[in-house]
Order: sequence, then C-alpha cells, then structure tokens
Amino acid sequence: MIRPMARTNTRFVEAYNELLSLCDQLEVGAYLPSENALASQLGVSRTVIRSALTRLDDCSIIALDGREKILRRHSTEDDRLEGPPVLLGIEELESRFLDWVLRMDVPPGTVLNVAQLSKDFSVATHTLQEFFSSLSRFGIVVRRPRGGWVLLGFTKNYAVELSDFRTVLELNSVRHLAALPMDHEVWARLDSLEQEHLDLLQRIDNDFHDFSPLDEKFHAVINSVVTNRFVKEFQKIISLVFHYHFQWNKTHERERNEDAIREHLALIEALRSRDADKAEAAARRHLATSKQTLLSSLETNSHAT
Amino acid sequence: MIRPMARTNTRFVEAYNELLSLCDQLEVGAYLPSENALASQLGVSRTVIRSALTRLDDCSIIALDGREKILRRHSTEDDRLEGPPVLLGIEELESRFLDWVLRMDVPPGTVLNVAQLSKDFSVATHTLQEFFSSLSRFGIVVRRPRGGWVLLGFTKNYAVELSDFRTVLELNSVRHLAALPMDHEVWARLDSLEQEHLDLLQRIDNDFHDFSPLDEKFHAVINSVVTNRFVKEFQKIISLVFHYHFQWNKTHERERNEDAIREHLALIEALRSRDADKAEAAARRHLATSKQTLLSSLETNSHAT
DNA sequence: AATATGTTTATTATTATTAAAGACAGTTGA
DNA sequence: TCAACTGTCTTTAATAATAATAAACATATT
Repeated sequence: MIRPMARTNTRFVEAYNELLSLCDQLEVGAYLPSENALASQLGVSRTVIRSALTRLDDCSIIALDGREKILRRHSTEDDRLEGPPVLLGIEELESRFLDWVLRMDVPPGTVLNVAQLSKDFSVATHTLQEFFSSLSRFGIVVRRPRGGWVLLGFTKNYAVELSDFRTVLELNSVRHLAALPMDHEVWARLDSLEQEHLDLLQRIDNDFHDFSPLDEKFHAVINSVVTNRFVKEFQKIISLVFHYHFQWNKTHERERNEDAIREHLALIEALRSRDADKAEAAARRHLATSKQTLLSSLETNSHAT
Repeated sequence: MIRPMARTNTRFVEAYNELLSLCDQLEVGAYLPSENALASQLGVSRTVIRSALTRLDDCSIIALDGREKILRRHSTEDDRLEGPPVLLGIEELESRFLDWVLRMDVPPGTVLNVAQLSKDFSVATHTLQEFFSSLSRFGIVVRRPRGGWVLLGFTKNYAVELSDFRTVLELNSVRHLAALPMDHEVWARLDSLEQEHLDLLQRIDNDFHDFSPLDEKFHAVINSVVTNRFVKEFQKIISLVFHYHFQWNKTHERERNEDAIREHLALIEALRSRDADKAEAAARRHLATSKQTLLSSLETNSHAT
C-alpha cells in the first residue's frame, strides 16, 4: 500500500532507528523512559515518539500498555527503517546554484526550468522557488510576467555594478579600520596576514593557485571591522562571484596574483600608517585592479553584453 | 460539481468575457478570426482560446465546426463568467506587509504564521513563503530550523545598521553628484526641489505634514545619479522604513521637519558650490539627524532592544 | 506553400493531504 | 495531592497531486 506521502517522514524514521539503538542498550524486560523524556532526548515532538512506540509495539519489540513500555527483544537489521531520499536545504542550494551558473557559463537570458533544476539539484521545487525569489533581490534572476524565472546575470554590466558597490562598501571598511586603536585585535590579524602574503610571494612561481583563498581571507578581515548585517549579506554574494571567476580566469594568472599580493601588502602598510587617505588610495588601486580582472574574465568567457 | 481547482482559471475567464464583447461587435452569422489571430489579439495561448471557443459552442453563442466559427447570437449578461477572487502578487505584498509590521508595531521575535497571514493578506501561502525568503536577505525575517519564520526587525540595532548603511550609500551618491557637470539634468531638478523646499518653509506651521513625501523625493533625486541595481534595491527598503516611522513619530514633528528642510537646503547649496567636502559634511549632518529621528521614533514606540 | 486546426507534452500555480508540533485535559502513581 | 505522564485534538508547514496554461508537434485545408 503505497500512499502519497505529502511530507517526508524523515524525522519519524530517524527517531525510530535511534529508538532501536536505545532499546538495544537495555536488557530485555527493562522499562523505557516516558514519552516526554524520549522526545526531549531525541529532539523531536511527542507525536513522533508516540508513532515510533506504536510501531515498536506492532513489531513486538516492546509491549506498550499505557505508560508501561517493556522491552521484549533486541532489534535485528531488518527492523531498521529506510528513510526517503534526503533533500537539500536552501543553504546548500545557494553555492551549488551559483557554482552551476558560473562553471557551466549559463548565458544571461536563460529560462530557468524549476521542475528540471529541482531534480538536478535534488531539492523540492518550492525550495528553488524561494531561492530564486531571494536571488531576485540581487538582480541575478527575475520573475517572468506569467510564471517562471529568467537568469539575468552575470553580464558585464552586472560585474561593473557589483564591483562599484563592492568598492563603496570596502572603502568604508578601510576608513573605519584606519581609525581603530592599535590594541584592536584586527591589527594582529593583519600582521599574520602580511606574513602569509610575504610567504606566498616567496613561492609564487609554484603556488600561485593558493592566492584565491588568501584573497578571500584578506577581504573578509578588512570587512570584519564593520558590524552591519547588510554589508555582511552582500559580502557573501561578492565573494562568491569574484572568487569563482578568478578560479576560471587563467590568463596571466601568476602575474595577476603576484600584483594583487603586492597591492594587498601596500594596503596593509598604508593601514598601519593610520593615514586614512593613503589607505583609501591603496584600497582604490587594488579594487580597480580587481574590477578589471573580473571584467576581463567575463570577456574571455563568451557572452558579455 | 465542484472539483479542486489547482490553478486559478482567471486567464480563461477573462479571455472568455473578452471574446463575448468581441462577438457582440459582429453581426450574427459572421465568421470569427482564426485561433491564432484571437490568441495573439487577447495575449493568451491558443489553449485558452480553444477552451473558450468550445464553451461558446456549448452555450450556442457560436457554431464551431472545424475552422468555421459562425456567430449564432449576441451575448446576454448571464453569459458572462465570474472569475475567482484575484490574489495579490508579490509586489503588492511587499508594501502591505511592511505596512502591517510598522503600523501594528509587531514586536521582534514574533513567529509569523504563514497560513494565517496568507488569509489576512489574501495571497497564496507559497507567495508569502517566497516573499519571506527574499526578505531574509535584508535580515528582516529569518527561517526557523524546522520550518516557519520569525520576524527579526525592527530593533534599535536594525535601525542603527540600516542608517549607517544608508549613510555609506548616500555619501557616495553625494560625492558623485558634486562632480557632475553643470549641464547635467540633475541640477535643474535640484533647483526645482529647492523651490519646493522654500515654498514649504513659508507655510510650515500648517503644512508640516507635507514634508515626508518631499523628503522621499529629495533623497530619490540625490541617489538617482548612481545607476547601480544594488543601490536601488536597498533604496526601496530604506525609503519604506524611514518614511513609515516618520509618519508615526509625532513628537516635535513641526520642528523636526523644519530643521530637516534647512538641512536639505544647506546640502543643495553645498552641492551647487561643487565643493565635495562641504557637500559631504552637509549630507553627514542631515543623515545623522535622520538617524536620531528614526531611533527616537523606535524608542517612543515600546519595544526596542 | 502557407496557414489553420487537432493533439500531445511540459511546466507552472494552487489545492489536498500527510507529518509533525504543540496544546489541553484527563489519568496515574509516588 | 500534585507532579508527571498519557490520550486526544488542533494547528501548521512540507510535499504530492492536479488543473490551467503554454508551447511544440503533427495533420489538414485552402
């Protein structure tokens, strides 16, 4: 009897299997704890516990009578339940989707097929819908007049605007940072970052690939001094877009990375001098380079309007 | 026979009624255009046209036989179909929801009941889900671990961060603006804005309520010089939050608005002098006042952590 | 050959259904 | 006696099923 299962019973299955393990640790004839105790122990509602106990009774693993739950036998491998295929949540979807768009180089204007994509990414269709709705805030997708979604970015325009926005946010961070007292913990982190940069510069010829994560770390530290939820939300998108593209732009990679390292070092030094104008100028220089790299990365990859 | 209607047939009903009007303009005995022609004329798919034609045939309004569609009679009032209650789209929802939160002063931490709210706002539940998902990008709501949504903002912290973010964006706009050539169209718009401000200042004692829309217009013009989709997206939220609160903060409203008008005028003058530093200083002053007003507005209204 | 209709398929929007959570009330036993 | 437990019921959110629509394809007609 296969009935439509409107909602996955993953929680029930997991709780049931956990209960089996719990029973196996007890002697046959022992009493199980109360429903409330089991519920809070397994982190599920009493409803789930009760369904599981009922099934344990049906399988003669326990004798259920009112509040008496006596263990009758230990479980076998056959007793364990198989759960439905686990679907991904919306958090995992984000990076997987952007990964798909950027790696596969999905052209702007592509109509996004929710039914198909939900299979490809193994998520529920409504999860995708919600995700697209949230992405529409960043102008990466738009809703079509009568249903459906279209991929907008990443065009050249998008890259320019994203870079400009990044510049606005990051210059703000830099100005904040330059004004922080010397005993602020960020200075120690910058010192260690400087060391990592110098270290990579030594072995740049071989290890230039190591720059991308270092770059991400560097900008994260710079922006960490501004505690603003809007800044942080954008940092996520910015970081994703920039680093995916850097990863796939192979032209003059070694030189680009070496130049970027020197720009980072210059910015660190300018920051340490506590000269806001000098720091801002150094940051501007580096962000302009970054923008150019992103743009050229888009141009080498086919479409860019 | 009431069967579950998975999707509203609004399009069909509207197309059918339009077809009735179209038929009434023809002589009885006339031939109707082809399905393709009708479809593109009414802006719907051929599928909809075909269902409508079939129904017209059933009601003996036309005689449908292959490609012959002969008009048999004109329609009466009874022939017209009643459409299902029209649900709101996600765009209308945005202002209605924020309106509800800010007017009703819904406290932070409130669990948002999708089923209930979808009735109150007369939208489909999934529309609300998508909407919340997109709002979560602005940190106004968050998803709970196992389903459901919680309202986070508008706390004092939120207001501070929003104001700071606004300041970052708007100072950027101001610096851009000050650098624009004198023949740029924005200067003419500023001139006319200045006049409107001076005008309102004359009659401030009676018409101080007129300031809120003027304020919105003023900031919109300032920010219009930056063509960046991220800036624009944020402007929407910023504008909504600020102006709703101003609307409900009645303490010293006349004085507050008069002060704000003078700050606006000072900024316009500073901008016209093309002195970026002076303009930035004027903008900073006004934005700081704005921030204080928002904060005090939150404090007078109960909860603010 | 062009344009029409008939048919089928694919996809989205919405409803119906189930799983799960939580609330309430009655019950039991130390 | 009362605190803890169980039985029952209500509410809510996640998902499958389904109707409406769009679009593609095939066939027919002028």
